[in-house]
Amino acid sequence: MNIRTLCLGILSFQEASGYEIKKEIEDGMFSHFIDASYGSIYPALTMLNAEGLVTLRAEEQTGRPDKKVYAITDAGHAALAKSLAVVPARDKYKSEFLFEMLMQHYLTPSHIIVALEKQLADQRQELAQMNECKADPAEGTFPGCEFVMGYGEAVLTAGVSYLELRLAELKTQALKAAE
Amino acid sequence: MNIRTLCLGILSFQEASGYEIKKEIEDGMFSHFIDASYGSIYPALTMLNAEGLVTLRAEEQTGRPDKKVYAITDAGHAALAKSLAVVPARDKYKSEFLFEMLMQHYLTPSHIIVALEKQLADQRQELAQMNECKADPAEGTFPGCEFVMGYGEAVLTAGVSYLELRLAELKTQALKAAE
DNA sequence: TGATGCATGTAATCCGTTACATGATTCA
DNA sequence: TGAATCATGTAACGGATTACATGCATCA
Repeated sequence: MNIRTLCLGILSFQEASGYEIKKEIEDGMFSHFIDASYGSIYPALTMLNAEGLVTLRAEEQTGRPDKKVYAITDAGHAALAKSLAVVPARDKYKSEFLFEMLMQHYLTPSHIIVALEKQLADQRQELAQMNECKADPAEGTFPGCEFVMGYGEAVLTAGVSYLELRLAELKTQALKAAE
Repeated sequence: MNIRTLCLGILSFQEASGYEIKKEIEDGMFSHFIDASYGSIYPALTMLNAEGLVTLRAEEQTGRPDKKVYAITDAGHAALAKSLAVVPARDKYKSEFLFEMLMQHYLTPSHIIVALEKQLADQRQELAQMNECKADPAEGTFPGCEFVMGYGEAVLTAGVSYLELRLAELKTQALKAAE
């Protein structure tokens, strides 16, 4: 799935500018399983408009460039539905953290503890962000949101528990070794 | 983290050919959090050799190209340790499945059920593969392996449970709707 | 006999990120 | 006054994938 489809998907919820789409990808529902930068969003939107899959309305603003608000068209809905019809690619997960953990034979115990703590903090932050989304009434209205948040919560919570357990073990060992 | 570092990491466990490295990335421990194709592995190995971070020994074979077995050097160990010293990037997770689930307003209930079943099958397969790794005595000797497998097991199991629950709900609803 | 595994490599291409370019507003 | 937010866009670059190229061995 490419950025064009992603933009179309976001616009299927609500019309938005490129800037707002980026925010949704960074802080909203989509942030948990997708990435995209301005460098890919703006060109995608331009393309989508040229192909008639979205329309464009310029909102005048003082002291800022016009806000270009995009909205999905019927052709856009059809294109999105078509993209959704193909069998989705498998999930892709990349983790430098796990790579580092596999390479324990290169690391000191204290380095490992720091890495674990960082990972734990990251996961907790992601969980917190997910709960923020939950609190946002705009998200709550779509049935897919509830599913995605439930999934994320289940997986992240399990990860956090495991990390906490392992971290506690390591700290105990470190204490014993220091004696 | 790039493919060069990944190759170095794999070679820190055991000498191997490009082909074997690919297999490790596909089926072994690394498969759960990294991807790489021949198109990136072979050039990486050539570079690494040119830089003196690995050595190369050609094993003659009948009916096949020579097997080029790479082994990490002292300089390679040092380079790897250096790569490991920098703070690792955050985990990256891309999921077309979750995107599709968010787009439920475009899908029929039966399509959603199929997507869920596919995801469930994928996750179960990954769990099974992890347990295969566990059974492999070669993997068991390194402490990092145990950690990584434990993490994967925890996270995947949580995901599977959630998917099972949601799938059951949907199937019940589908039955009721059919009445 | 046809698929799968073993074995190495290159070139074209894709898709996206990073960095650059610009500039007003608002909040601490 | 300095950082963050709002707002849009382009160009260079990077990093990897896909497809291509080759060919024997083994197993069903």
